[in-house]
Amino acid sequence: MPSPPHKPRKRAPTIKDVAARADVSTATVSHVLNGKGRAGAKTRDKVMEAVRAINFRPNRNAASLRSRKSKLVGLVVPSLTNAFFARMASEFEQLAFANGYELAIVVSDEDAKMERRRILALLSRQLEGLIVYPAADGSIGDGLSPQLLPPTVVMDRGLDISDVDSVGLMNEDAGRLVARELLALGHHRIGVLLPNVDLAASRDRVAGIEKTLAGADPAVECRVVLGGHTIDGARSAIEQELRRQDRITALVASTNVTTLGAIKAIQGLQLRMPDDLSLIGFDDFEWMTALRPYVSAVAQPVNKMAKTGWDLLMARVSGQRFPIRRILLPGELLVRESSGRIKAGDTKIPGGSPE
Amino acid sequence: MPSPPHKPRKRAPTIKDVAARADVSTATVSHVLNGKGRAGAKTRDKVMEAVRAINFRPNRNAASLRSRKSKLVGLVVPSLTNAFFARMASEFEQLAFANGYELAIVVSDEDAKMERRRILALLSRQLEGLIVYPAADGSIGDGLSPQLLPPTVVMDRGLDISDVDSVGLMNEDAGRLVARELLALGHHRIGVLLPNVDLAASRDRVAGIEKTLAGADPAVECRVVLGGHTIDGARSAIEQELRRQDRITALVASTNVTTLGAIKAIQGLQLRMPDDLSLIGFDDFEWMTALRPYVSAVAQPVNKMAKTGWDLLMARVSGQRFPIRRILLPGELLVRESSGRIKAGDTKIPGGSPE
DNA sequence: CGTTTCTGATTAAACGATTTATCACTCGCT
DNA sequence: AGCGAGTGATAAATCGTTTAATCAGAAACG
Repeated sequence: MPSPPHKPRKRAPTIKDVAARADVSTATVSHVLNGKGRAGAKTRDKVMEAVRAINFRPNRNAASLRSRKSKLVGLVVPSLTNAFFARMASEFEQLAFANGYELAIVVSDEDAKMERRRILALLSRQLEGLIVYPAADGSIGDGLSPQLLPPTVVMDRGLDISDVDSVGLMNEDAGRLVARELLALGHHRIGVLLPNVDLAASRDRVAGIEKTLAGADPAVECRVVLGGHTIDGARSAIEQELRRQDRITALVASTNVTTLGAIKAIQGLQLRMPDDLSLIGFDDFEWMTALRPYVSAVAQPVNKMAKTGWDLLMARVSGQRFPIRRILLPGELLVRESSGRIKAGDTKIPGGSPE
Repeated sequence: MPSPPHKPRKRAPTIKDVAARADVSTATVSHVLNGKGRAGAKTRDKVMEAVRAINFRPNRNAASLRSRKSKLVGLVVPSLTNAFFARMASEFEQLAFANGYELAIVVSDEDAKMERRRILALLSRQLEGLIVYPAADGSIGDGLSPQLLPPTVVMDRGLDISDVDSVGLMNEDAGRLVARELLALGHHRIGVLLPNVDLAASRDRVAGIEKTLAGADPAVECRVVLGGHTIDGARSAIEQELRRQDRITALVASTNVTTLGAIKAIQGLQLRMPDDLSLIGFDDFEWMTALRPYVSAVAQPVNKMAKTGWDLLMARVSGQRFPIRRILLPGELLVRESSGRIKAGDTKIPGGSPE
C-alpha cells in the first residue's frame, strides 16, 4: 500500500510574522496593507517585501471581526438550475469580485421556509448586503424583519415588500407588449401559463396581458393556467388546455421554465408553431437559438438589472441615505419564429395538415 | 421630499448578552450551544430561553477565528452560465447546507489567472475545503501549490494533477461508447468537436474515440475540430468542416457547449439529423427535450459525481488519511433522435454494407 | 469522617486582525 | 531657545467567540 501523502499544512503566516520580519509593529503592517494610517516610503517597502517573502494573506475572519466589514454580500436565488437565476448569479458574482467583495450564493429552492434558513445562516457571516429573489412575495425569508437584515435589495419579484429597495422588470408593460403583438396577429383565444399566483412578477405580466385584451375590439378570451416551477409540471398543466376542442390560438408563458414546458407540450401534441399555435415566452438564452422554431420571447435586461441592483446595494452599504427606491427596467419583445398570424380555419384537432 | 427611512440597525446581540440574561458565563453559553462541555438540564434551558428571547445568532467570524473551523468550503467553476456547472453548483450547494457547511461559489471564467485570484480571495476566508473544476489541466489556480490549499478535490478535469483527490467521468470509456455506436451505425467519416486540447476530460474523450476507430475494420477517418468555450465559437468552427464536399457523416461534440454549437451549425446549413449527419453530444439537461431532434448524448452522473466529490472532501476535512484517490464514474450513452444509420447513397467506400 | 471522584459551571487566555490614542522626533517659526 | 505643528511609528485595547485550565460543591467510598 502506497503511503499516504505527508501533508505538513503548517499554520498560515499571520500579521505578526510579517511585522517581525519587517521589524515593525503589526499596526504598521496593517496600515500599509490597508493604506489607512501614515507610512513612510521605506517602511512601506520593507513591509511589502516581508509580505511577499512569507506569502502572507490576511485572515479575513479576524479582519471582519474587528473592523465590522465582512466584504461579503449574499445572494439568494430560488434555483441555480433555472438558467435565468444562474445567469443573474453569474452577473452578480462578477460585479462583487470587481468591487472587492465576495458573493455568497444560496439556493432557496422556491421555498420561503428554506429561504429563511439560508438567510439566517448567511447572516451569521455578518454580510454587508443582501440580494434576494424571494421565493414568495410580500416578505423576505418568510417574514424576516428587514430590521435584522443588512442593506437589502429585492430583485424581480416581491416589489411590494415595504422598506426595501428593489429592482425589477416592467412586468405589466411586458405583458402589454406581448398582448398587443398577439392582438395584431389576430389571435382571439389566448392562454397564459404562469407558475403560480404567489409571485408578483408573473401576476403583473398577466395583469398587463389581461388589461390589454380587455380593451380589444372583437372580444378576446383569456385563459390562465398555473404550471408550477418545473418544466414537466408546466407541460402537463398546459397539455390539458391544448387538448380542448376549442383550444387557444396563442399562448404566453410567463417564465422561461413555463416556456420550456409549453414547448414540450406543443411538441408532444404534434402541434406546429406558429401555424397551429403561437407561443411567446419570457427570457432569452443563447442556447435557445438551437430550438426549432426559435421562440419569440420577452428578454430581460439581465446585465443592466444586475448592475442596477448592485449599485443600489452599494449605495446603501456605503451608508447613503435616500428614500426607498423601486427601479423598473423595460423588457424587450423579440419576435421570432414561434409567433405569427392565425390560420384561417384555425380550430383543428391535432392530426396534422399536409404541407 | 419624503424623509429617508430611519433604520436603527442596532448592534446584533452577542454571546455576552445571552450570558448576562441567563445569568451564566459566556463559556457556559458556548458549551450549551455547541454541545461540547457538560451542562445541567436547567441551565441549558435558561440559556436556550435567553437565546430565543434576544434572538441571538453567533458571529461565525469570531467563532471561526477562535476555533479554526470556518464551516466554509469553496467551489470554483469555470462558468455559471454553462448549465453543467450550474447544475453541479446546485448539487454542491445542497450537500453543503445539508452538512452544516456553506458553499462559496466563485467563477474562474475559464481562465487560470482568474482562477488563481479567486482561490486566493477564498483562502483568506479560511475555508476548510475546496472543490475545483480547473480552468486548465495540470495545476490548480495556475500553479498554486497544494501545500497552501485546504483539502481539495479536483473535479472532472485535471485528473493529472498530482497530490490531490479527484472525481471525474470515465472519459475514455465514454468516448469508446460513442465511437462504437457510430461504428455500428456504419459511419466512416467522423468528426470530433472539442473546446481545446488543454483539458484532459475532452482529450480523454477524444482518445477513447480515436482508439476505437483505429481498430475499425473498414478504415474510418476521424477529424478533430477545436471549438472553444462558446456556443458560437463552436458553431463557426464546425461550420467550415460541414461545408466541405466530403463532409463527415457523424459528429461527436465533447461538451454541452460544443453540442449546442454543433446543433446551431447543422441547422444553419439546413442539414438534417440524422439523415444528413448524426450527432452525439455530451451532457443531458431537462430542457434539451425541447430540442428537435432530441439529441443523443452521453449523460454524466451529475448527482453521484457531486456526492462522491463531497464525501471525499469531507473525509479529508475530517482528518482521515489515505492515499490520493482518483474516482471515475461511468457515463451513460443515451441514444435518441439525432443519431442513426448513414444513408445508403452517401458512402463511396467500396464494399459498403447494404444494411 | 476524610478522601476521592464526579459534575456543573467559571475564569481567563487565546484567535488574528484593526484602530485609537499616544509618543518620539524633526521642522519651522518667532 | 522655546513652542506648536506635522510625521512616522507604536502600544494596547478591542471585536465575539472557543477552549484549556480550574474550581466549588455534591456524591461516593473506605
